Amino acid sequence: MAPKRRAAPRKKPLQRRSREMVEVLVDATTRVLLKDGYEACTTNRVAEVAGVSIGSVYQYFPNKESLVVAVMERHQAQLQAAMVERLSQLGDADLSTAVHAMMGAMLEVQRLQPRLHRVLLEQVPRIGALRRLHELNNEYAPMIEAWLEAHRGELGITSPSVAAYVLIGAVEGVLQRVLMEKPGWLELGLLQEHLTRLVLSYLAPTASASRWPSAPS
Amino acid sequence: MAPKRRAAPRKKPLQRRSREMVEVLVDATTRVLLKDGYEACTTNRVAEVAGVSIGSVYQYFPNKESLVVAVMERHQAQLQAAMVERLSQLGDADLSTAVHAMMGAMLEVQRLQPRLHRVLLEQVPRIGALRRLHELNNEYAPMIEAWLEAHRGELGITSPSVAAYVLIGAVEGVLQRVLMEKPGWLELGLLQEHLTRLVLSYLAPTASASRWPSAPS
Amino acid sequence: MAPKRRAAPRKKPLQRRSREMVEVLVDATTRVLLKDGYEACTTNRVAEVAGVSIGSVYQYFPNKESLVVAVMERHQAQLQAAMVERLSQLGDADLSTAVHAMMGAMLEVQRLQPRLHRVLLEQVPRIGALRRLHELNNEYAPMIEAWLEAHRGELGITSPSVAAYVLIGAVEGVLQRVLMEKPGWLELGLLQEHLTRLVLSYLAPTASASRWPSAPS
Amino acid sequence: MAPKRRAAPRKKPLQRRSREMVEVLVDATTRVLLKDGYEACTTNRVAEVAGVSIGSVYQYFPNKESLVVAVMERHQAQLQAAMVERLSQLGDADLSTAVHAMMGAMLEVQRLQPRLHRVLLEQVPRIGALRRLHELNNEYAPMIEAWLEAHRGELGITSPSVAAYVLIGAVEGVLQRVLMEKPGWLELGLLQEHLTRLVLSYLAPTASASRWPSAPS
DNA sequence: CATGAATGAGACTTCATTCAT
DNA sequence: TATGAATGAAGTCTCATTCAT
Repeated sequence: MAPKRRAAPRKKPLQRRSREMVEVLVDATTRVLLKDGYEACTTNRVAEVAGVSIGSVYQYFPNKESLVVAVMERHQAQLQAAMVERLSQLGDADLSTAVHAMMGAMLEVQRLQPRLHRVLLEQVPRIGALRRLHELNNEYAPMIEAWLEAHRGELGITSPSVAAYVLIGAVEGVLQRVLMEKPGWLELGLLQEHLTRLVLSYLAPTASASRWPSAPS
Repeated sequence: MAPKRRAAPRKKPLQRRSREMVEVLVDATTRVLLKDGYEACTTNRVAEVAGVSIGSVYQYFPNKESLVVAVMERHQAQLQAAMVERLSQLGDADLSTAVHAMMGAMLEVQRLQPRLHRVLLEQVPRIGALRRLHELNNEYAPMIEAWLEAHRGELGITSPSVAAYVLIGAVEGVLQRVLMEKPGWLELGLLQEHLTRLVLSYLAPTASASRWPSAPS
Repeated sequence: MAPKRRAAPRKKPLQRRSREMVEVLVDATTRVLLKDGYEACTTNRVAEVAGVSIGSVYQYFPNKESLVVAVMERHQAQLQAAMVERLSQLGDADLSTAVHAMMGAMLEVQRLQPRLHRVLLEQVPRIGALRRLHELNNEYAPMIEAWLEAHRGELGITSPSVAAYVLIGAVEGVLQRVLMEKPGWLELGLLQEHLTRLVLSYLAPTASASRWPSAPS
Repeated sequence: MAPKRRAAPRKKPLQRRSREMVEVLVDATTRVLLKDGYEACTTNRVAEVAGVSIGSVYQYFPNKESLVVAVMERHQAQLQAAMVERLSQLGDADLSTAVHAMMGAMLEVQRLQPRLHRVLLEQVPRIGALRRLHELNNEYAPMIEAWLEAHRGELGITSPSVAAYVLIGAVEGVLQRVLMEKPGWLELGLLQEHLTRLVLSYLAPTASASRWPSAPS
């Protein structure tokens, strides 16, 4: 720990070779994170795993944190893309079908790289770096909000933005808990059913009441 | 960061003086955590802030992590106690009133030491010991479960344990999000209303439908 | 003295600069050992004396002990080389001349770096690595053994290997004692005479009896 | 490592209780030395094993080193006593018988507490503390010297003091080597035979020549 | 005298970062 | 631009020793 931190990103990877280098480094960081955890994820180790000199790392990343941030951003972008794709296939299904599909999408997405997701959530000190995970989560928000707005008629809600906010928190909370403690449940239809009920009841108790006279099995 | 960790437990604080020392150290750790964050929370700094020699720290805590764990445990115990107290005052209110009261309790509890709570959630790497925060959360579970069991008749659920699991995750998720991004909302009745709706609709869509013909404002 | 030992070897000094660094560090360790003793021979002190940063020390040596071991190995190698050279000049002198010459060689060798030799013998806890001094001593054994084997005819011994073992122990014992308590004697011919008698009598009492009708002065 | 060293012995154990305390502490130190080695032999550990408070240790011993020195002195005294007893039984045997008996005595003595002897030799940094082992060795010297003086007539030596010096060094050297590397040999008559030859040949080549026309088996 | 909590200098070691080549 | 040797601040933890009780 010799010099002070620099926040400024060092260089834009414009050249193709540069882009490749960045890719290689983010890969290596991911690998180390998965294999050895955050504590053991030192810049020298990343360089070694990447098969690159430590100097080159600093050519493209201003500091250690930025490496992890890059991993997070790439991961998040993948989730984002997957979500967008799935949601766009929704078409104009009826409310309960749509919600059910969305929950399915979130579960599926959650299964994309569960171990990485978990390491990021669990081990990475949230300071700076990980606050982003939440911020990035917010990128779902407008999509959800828009959808709620569009279906306002069928829903018993007044503020789509608050509803979106609450729902995202709720679903993420459940998913996080499951990911940490019962990863196996991610595979089960049961969870999808429960999440659907959670969301649907919140949005339209009446519709929900008709779907589950009592409750999901 | 030189030597490896020792698991060896230290003296148990039996004497009065010892207990005081432990208290002082946990206080100091809390203070440092709040003022400087987890990264800057070094054993030397804690000792300094506690006005105690570094040796005394290691007399009672085997390593840095255990200090933070102690802070977490104390914090958690406080929340726990506050929750128990509030829930025990519930009596036999009707369903929607009861849920509303519970959400109020959770919000209130969340306000006990919001900054500490936030630091613990945000910054402390969950590695090993710190997974505890979630484990400790599980201590709510039996209480909630029991309550659901007792009110089964009025509820449209089949498995109180799954319902409890989902609800705890959902509510914690919302609260966490709010705490991180909109701490101000903790003060608002609006949030309580929304959480109540979230929970109540999930548990008994019909009851919810009658309470909110449309939605909370 | 904080963390536990790591066995992990460090970089092998392949580059020229590296080799120089290692050299510098071993020199510095020797210097500190001589000037301040083993207790005061801390890694920081070595780095300081070497005019090098502490980090560089750990680039090449995994821990404090390995520094001292390196000093010992270098020292031992020097003695070894000196002995080999001297013994090879022995030619086919007669028995008593040969033994006399050998003892001279050992004394000479002992005088190469008597202060270092003494510090190593006296202060370095033999723990683990430092048992090596004795092990390395064993490297003389085969040479002595071979010589005894070659001269078996003139000698009154049956087992060259046992004889070699005993003689090495005996001569080392005397030399050590002298080095510790009467370093001045190393310069005297008297000692050489006595050692010669010790060895020669053991090997061939008759020859000895003719050489010393009574005893060395 | 807070205060500086004091060399002054703290108090003479005049009272019986005091003497017992000292005994208990030396015992404990010995036990720790044997069980855990010198590195792990901390003052606190000694106190614990002795079942005594650390404060009490410092009531009787000015510092850590003095504890180890006490162990060494007691051990040495035991060896000494054993040697004196055995040598006094020598009567006026003839030369070669006497030497043979002496060697037997030394071997026997060496077997009294070989593990302790070895730990003291191997692990204890010789600084200050262990130089004593050699000094104490010197206590044999006068006895040996006197004996040589008494038998001067039969011996081919001129200086009993030098001869004693050399012989003690030689025999100690062999014994040390054996103790370290081949402890099993201590039990064998072979070693006694070789040592006898070593000493006897040195003292009186002629006598030796008649005893071993060739060599010990 | 005994106790043992407290002390604190200082040991060893790591690792983010720089910079000469 | 790539390299990787070098840096050194800073961290964790130990343990001989003291001193208030």
